[in-house]
Order: sequence, then C-alpha cells, then structure tokens
Amino acid sequence: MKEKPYHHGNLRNELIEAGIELINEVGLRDFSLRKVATKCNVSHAAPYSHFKNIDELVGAMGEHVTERFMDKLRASIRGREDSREAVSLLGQAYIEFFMEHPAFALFRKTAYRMFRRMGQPESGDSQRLIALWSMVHGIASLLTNPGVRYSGDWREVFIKRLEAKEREV
Amino acid sequence: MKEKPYHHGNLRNELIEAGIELINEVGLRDFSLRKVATKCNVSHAAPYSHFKNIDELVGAMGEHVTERFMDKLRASIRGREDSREAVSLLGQAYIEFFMEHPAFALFRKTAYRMFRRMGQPESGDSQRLIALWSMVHGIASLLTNPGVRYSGDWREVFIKRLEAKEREV
DNA sequence: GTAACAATCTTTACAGTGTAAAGATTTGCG
DNA sequence: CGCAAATCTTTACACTGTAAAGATTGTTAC
Repeated sequence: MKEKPYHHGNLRNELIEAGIELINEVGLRDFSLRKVATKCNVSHAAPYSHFKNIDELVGAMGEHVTERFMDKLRASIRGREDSREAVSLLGQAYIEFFMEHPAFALFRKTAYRMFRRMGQPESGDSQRLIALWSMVHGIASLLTNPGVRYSGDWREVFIKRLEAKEREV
Repeated sequence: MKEKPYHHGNLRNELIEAGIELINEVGLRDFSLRKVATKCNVSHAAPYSHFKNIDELVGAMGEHVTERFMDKLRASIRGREDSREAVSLLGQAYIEFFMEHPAFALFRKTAYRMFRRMGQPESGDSQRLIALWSMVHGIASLLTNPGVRYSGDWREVFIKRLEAKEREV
C-alpha cells in the first residue's frame, strides 16, 4: 500500500481541471471551493496555497478554458485556412465547444472576439461573417439552454441553414 | 413609545422594495435573504411566509422592476406616440433606467423585448429601429459598467449619434 | 550532512449563508 | 367566543469562504 504523500505535486493544475469538471456537472450555483478541494483529495484550505481566493481560481479556470477553445478552433481549420469550407468548420467547432462546456456561456463574449478574428482571413466580406456569427451564436445558445435537448444531428441543421444564408447574398 | 406590532402588515411588498435597494447598493454577490429581512426589521426566517425560497424573491423583484421600467418607457413618450421624437425619448429613458438600477443588467433581455415592441408603432422601418437599439444597448452597457464613469452629459452624446445614424440611412 | 528557510498542506476556528421545523402571536371567520 | 389560518420568532443544521496556526516536505547555504 502506497501512502498518500503530504505534498500533492500538481495541485494547482488539478484544481483548475477539477474545477472545470465540477462547474459543468453541477452548474455555477452549486460550485464551491471546498468541493473542488475534496475532488482532489485535499483539505478544504489547501487551494489557498495557490489562489488568493475563489475568484482567482475561477479566473484561472476561465483562462484555461479559452486556451482549449482556441486550440479547438485552430485545429478545426488546420490546412484549409483560406478555403470556403473554413468558416463552416469554425462554426461547427464553436457550437460543439459550448455543448461540451455548457457552464462556460459566461465566457462567450471573449470567445466571440476570437471567433471573429479567426474567421476573417482577408478583410472585406464582413457582412457575411457577421450574419454567420449571429446564426452560430443563436444555435449555440439554443443547444446549450438547460432543458433543451435536440435528439437529431445539429450539424445537419447548421449546414442547411448556412447554405441558405449563402444563397441570400 | 409605540410597540412594534408582531405582524408587519405589508411585509411582502417591503421585502421586494428593500431587496431592490439592497441589490443596487451592494451588488449581486453580497445580496442575501437575511440582509433583506434585517432591512425590514424582521427575523431572518420571516420571508419564508411569503416566498418559497430566495429565487422566488428575486423573481418577484425582477417583475416589479420591469413593471417600473415599462412605466418609465410609457411616460417618456406620453402624448407623442407617433412622433419622430418618440424613438429618441425611448432610448434616453432606456439608458437612464439602467443607470439608476445598474444591478438589473440581468433583466436587460426582457427589457429589450419591451423596448422593441414599444418603439414599433407601425410596422416597417425596422431596419432603423434595430440600428437604434444596438446603439442604445451599447451606450447603456458602457455607462453602467462598474468602474466607468462619464463626467459629461451622456444625453448630448446620445442625440449626436442618433442624428448621425439618421443621416446614414 | 545539516541547519535554516520556503513552499505546501492540515487543523481549527469563525462569521455568514439558505432553509427546515417547531413554537408564539395575531387576525379573521364560523 | 372559539377555533383555524396566517404571519412572525426561535432554534437548529449543514454548508460556505477564508483567516490563522501548526505539521510536513523540498530546497538551498554552509
């Protein structure tokens, strides 16, 4: 039997990841510092060696999430940066991300900025991009609404509506 | 010396009003049921005779606020329902309201619906109204942002920008 | 190596929170 | 009047964030 060592070794990072899991499991209302600590098998005051208070932990969680968000966006258009397909793939990645992390709708404002910057390879064409984003945002809001579940394949809906928008212009 | 009567007489309404005051004084984070009860000189469990839980109290506060919000909008355009001025007055009332109640940015979504319905006397002309609203919303967001204070007269800015928008179309 | 120090973790403590349950007081109605 | 319903107080409990002091380990200077 191995004894649990007094020092955890990687607590700061595990607090961030356990925190992200927890807030997506139980929502913002039932999120608490002590639960995150318990999830890491650590006393309830241990987090204070790494974060000044609970807001600082949540802030670090936010940064971590937006990093993974940008990775996902970048990966979704790898190799086709300038293709016409790229903007559609970006939209799908955007929606998918917020379906995986519904509690992070809070961070959608900064997500939006990244999404726009990323989907704007050459200037101009901004009219179409704004229209696209409204749609993406709308679908994401709908699908991540608690109580709403969509049994079909949302990707189908998304692509259909994207094609319709293309014809409009 | 008058003895304080055992029954308050108007507790439900006073809880709602004291709650609105409190949330605008201390913000959402430090808002609590017990403080509202104390503000009404009543024991901390008294609110449970009128509300099932704290969410129900906050909900009632929201309803009360939106009622006052609509009153303010209606009063701002009294007598000039169909004039060209009306839409400008509506915008000013909208901004003013959220400056008086900064903590109620939460309710801005429903406020937006009312604002749109109110500013749409005859159908058509919707392009201009949407553009107007984006501006009103943007200014309201800016002015009610904690940490941002604008020393000048925001009304001046608002009207200038409105006139510019008119010329655009 | 060892002594001193810094980092990390546990324990203990406290004030504040929401809310459930039981008892007190008043109002209203038969 | 008498009894029931409404309203309020008291008490209690589990949970929260966080401050403070002590325990354990890792690191560095000598």
